[in-house]
Amino acid sequence: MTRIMPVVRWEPDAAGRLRAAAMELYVERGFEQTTVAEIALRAGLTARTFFRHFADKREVLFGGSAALFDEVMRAVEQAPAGAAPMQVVAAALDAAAGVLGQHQDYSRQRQSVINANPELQERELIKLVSLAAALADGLRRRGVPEPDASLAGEAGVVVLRVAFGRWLTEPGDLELSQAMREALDRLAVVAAR
Amino acid sequence: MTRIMPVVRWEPDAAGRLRAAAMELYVERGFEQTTVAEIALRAGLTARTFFRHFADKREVLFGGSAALFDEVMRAVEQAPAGAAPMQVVAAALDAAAGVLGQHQDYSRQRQSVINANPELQERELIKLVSLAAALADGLRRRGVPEPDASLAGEAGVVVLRVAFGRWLTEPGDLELSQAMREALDRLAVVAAR
DNA sequence: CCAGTGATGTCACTTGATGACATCACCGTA
DNA sequence: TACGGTGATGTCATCAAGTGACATCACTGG
Repeated sequence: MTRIMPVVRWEPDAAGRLRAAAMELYVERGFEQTTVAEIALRAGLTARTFFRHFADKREVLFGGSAALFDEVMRAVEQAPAGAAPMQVVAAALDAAAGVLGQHQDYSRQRQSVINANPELQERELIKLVSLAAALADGLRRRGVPEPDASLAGEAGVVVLRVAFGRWLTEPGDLELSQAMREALDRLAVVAAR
Repeated sequence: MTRIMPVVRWEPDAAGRLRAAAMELYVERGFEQTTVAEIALRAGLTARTFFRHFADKREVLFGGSAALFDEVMRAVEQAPAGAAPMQVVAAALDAAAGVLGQHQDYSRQRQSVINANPELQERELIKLVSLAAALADGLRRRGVPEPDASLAGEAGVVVLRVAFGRWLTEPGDLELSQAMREALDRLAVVAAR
């Protein structure tokens, strides 16, 4: 619709406007109470167009996950040749901390939206499980046998979850990478029985 | 509708008929290709009634999870007083194996439906994460401090996932509880770095 | 025999999601 | 300049998930 956008046909890109509008509404009134039509309206677009940019209403909140994924996998590939599985995982977690560790405020806001809605938690979990699978795959490619590769991959994501949760809730001066390292060490102790 | 059920008004219960009909259709033509209306039709009921028994189309496949939950939590409570966190988790996993270890055929069928559909995987994951949280909670009630309780709970579910997967795919003579124990031992080794 | 209760059906509606097709801006090129 | 192609968007139609409101019928206890 040309009439909707008066003169400057190109503000930011459509996906960006949709994402921003969606975040605003999710925070203002909650995820379920927000309609795709409303998001599109606020972005000056149409519901139909929303679905051309996002597979579904939830996906808006998970756009950044590809970057995390890439960083983690790169770290796995570049880890020193002789490293033990959990050493590789530690390197991957460090890379993850680098990606996630910025924007604590945004992370908190986003997480509070997610925590308030089971549907969104489901989506988040599937992303993390994919990450675990990818991690395990990377380890297998490095020659780590099963079930060690799977266990290490899953364990890595466990550490990520626990450390990230602590980082989000704890008063600000904790470094995410530090939290990761501590959780990793702690897991070694606990798992030993 | 009285006319639908000719004479014998009470065959099995409605929930059971709906569940059976849904499973059949999910297997026959896949989850997404199955409509709630079709499920209800096959069960001799209405779509509206389907939603009186199941929160959504997916929930049909996850009805048994409460039993698993209960068994696991009971095992946690009944573990010997001085047991280390992972000893408690081991006991819980043994209880879980007791519940899941029967009906390998049904489990396989159910899992293949789930594996074929991301939506269903999400639902399964959220159940498992709830289990991890409950496990952690049980440990905390036993006096295990954070982050050990969370880590042990999550680690327990990791072991469950890995062992269950192996049990489902491997030729039949492997005991689930055996697979659990092996995965648990292996995790201890891997996590030690 | 009747009132109450619970399970179900019917109807109407909102919302998410998708396919088909039309439209418009923009870009390169004859 | 005029033209044709391409990509992003709008419009329309439609299906399926889910929910609320209300009616109906069987069963049960008094």
